[in-house]
Amino acid sequence: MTKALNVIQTLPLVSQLRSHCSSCNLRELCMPVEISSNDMQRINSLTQLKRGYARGDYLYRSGDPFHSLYAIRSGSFKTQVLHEDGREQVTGFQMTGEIIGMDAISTDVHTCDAVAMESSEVCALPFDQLETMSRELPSLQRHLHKIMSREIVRDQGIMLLLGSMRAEERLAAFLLNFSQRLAARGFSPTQFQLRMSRQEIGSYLGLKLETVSRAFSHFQDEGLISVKVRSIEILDMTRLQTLLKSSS
Amino acid sequence: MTKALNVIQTLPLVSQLRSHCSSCNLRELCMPVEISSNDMQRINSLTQLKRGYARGDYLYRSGDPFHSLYAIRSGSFKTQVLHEDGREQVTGFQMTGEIIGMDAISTDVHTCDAVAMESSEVCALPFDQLETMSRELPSLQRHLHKIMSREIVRDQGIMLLLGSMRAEERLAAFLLNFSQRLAARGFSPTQFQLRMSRQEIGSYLGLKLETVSRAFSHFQDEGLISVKVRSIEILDMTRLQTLLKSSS
DNA sequence: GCGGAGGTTTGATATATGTCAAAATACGGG
DNA sequence: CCCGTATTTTGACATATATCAAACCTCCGC
Repeated sequence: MTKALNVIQTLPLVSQLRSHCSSCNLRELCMPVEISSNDMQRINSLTQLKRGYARGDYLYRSGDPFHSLYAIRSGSFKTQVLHEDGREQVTGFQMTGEIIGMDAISTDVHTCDAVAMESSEVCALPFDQLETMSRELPSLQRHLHKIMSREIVRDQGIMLLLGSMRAEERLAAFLLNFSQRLAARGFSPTQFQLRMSRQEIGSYLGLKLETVSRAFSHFQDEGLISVKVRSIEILDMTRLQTLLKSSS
Repeated sequence: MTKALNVIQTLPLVSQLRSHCSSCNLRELCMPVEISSNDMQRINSLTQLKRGYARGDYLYRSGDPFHSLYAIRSGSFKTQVLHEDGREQVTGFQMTGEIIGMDAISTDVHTCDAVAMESSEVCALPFDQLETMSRELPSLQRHLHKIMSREIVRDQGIMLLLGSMRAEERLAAFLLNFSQRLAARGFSPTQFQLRMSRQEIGSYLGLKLETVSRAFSHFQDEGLISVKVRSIEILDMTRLQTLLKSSS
């Protein structure tokens, strides 16, 4: 019983999105603008190149030559940068429906690693084709720009988080961000699975894993969330949000 | 004597770049690609809208509607985001020749403030015109994408800095970054003025001003740099770089 | 040149988070 | 189902940076 439920909760994005967007891999890329079905077809013709990845597989590595952006069709990835001295930092977690790979446009070489956090499928979007096509389809062009800009804004938010928030605020921000992104895709914003380890969360938030764990425990003690290792349930969304807005 | 020297050091960017780029405000935007002088002329026609700003003036504020990117023609700006609770964080320092305003493309509304750190001039680049024109000029399109991507990569570097570096490493990274950007524009990479306060540097680096000050002092004691409040001279570039590469 | 204000440096102390270590729990293969 | 391994939790302690406070510059207007 509980086991079956767990399985359902474990794969929410995968199954639902796969059916919902079967011929529309570019949900993220195309959703917010009006595109004629004719044009849409052209855009979708870009998405021929599908590939599957197992947990731990690299979608690309730092230093790889750039040719495509990737639309995540199912599963999820993390991106990380490696420091010369061996330290590595997670710079983002990408879920189904998001676009990944924009770091490489400026240099034609990827500047970070992208690693699958579970079995995942992506569509490669050859960037020169995207550029060519967006010259003819202003709405695609506009949207491409928006996606890139959104990435910039996202990064700014993380800078704020890393630069001026304390451990528990960071974790609250992290959870709420996850919650929002799930909600935006039609999933439960209060119950979800984390695909990444405490250590990865810590790396992303600029904290050590022990600190992350303690913060989780504390939130649970306070009745804000219920944690069972990687299963999260948000019990008091409002109070979690308050944590962010009031500085102390 | 010393006074005269100071003045010269104080305004290196302003005077030199102004003469060097008098009719080429879009150095940053156009430099790395081959553009015919005919096209170049068209692109420069975009740059009609020049405006001056005094120290402390806002180029734009968070919430302002978006219509233009800005090429900084002279002077320098800082960008900052404001948290609900009043905390604010500097997200970047932009110098002459750089492009600012890309945060707003995704939402059509600016998501941060941009404030002049000295008397500055900018060219407004109406974004819809940039888009239109880049549909016809692939090299401009490509370059626009590169600039946006560079912003993403830059942010990733700061995330690394904020997430996994210690105070002195952060300051070293900051100084070296400045040095590089100056060098890229033909200025002395070892002697320069900082336009921002210790508090602003601290905000950018996720540190308190006292910590920044102490780190400066320590670098000076170690013979790495010579600091005279806002005048910096890098004495031992190599050792400063080493600070970054060896985790300590 | 003087005086005041804002910015900077330096010192003493507090605190959040890191570090090290061990126990508890989850997970995967046989 | 059980065992071995990896992850997570919890605890005790160390430390980098924040905080608070005072003295010191520097710049600017008078």
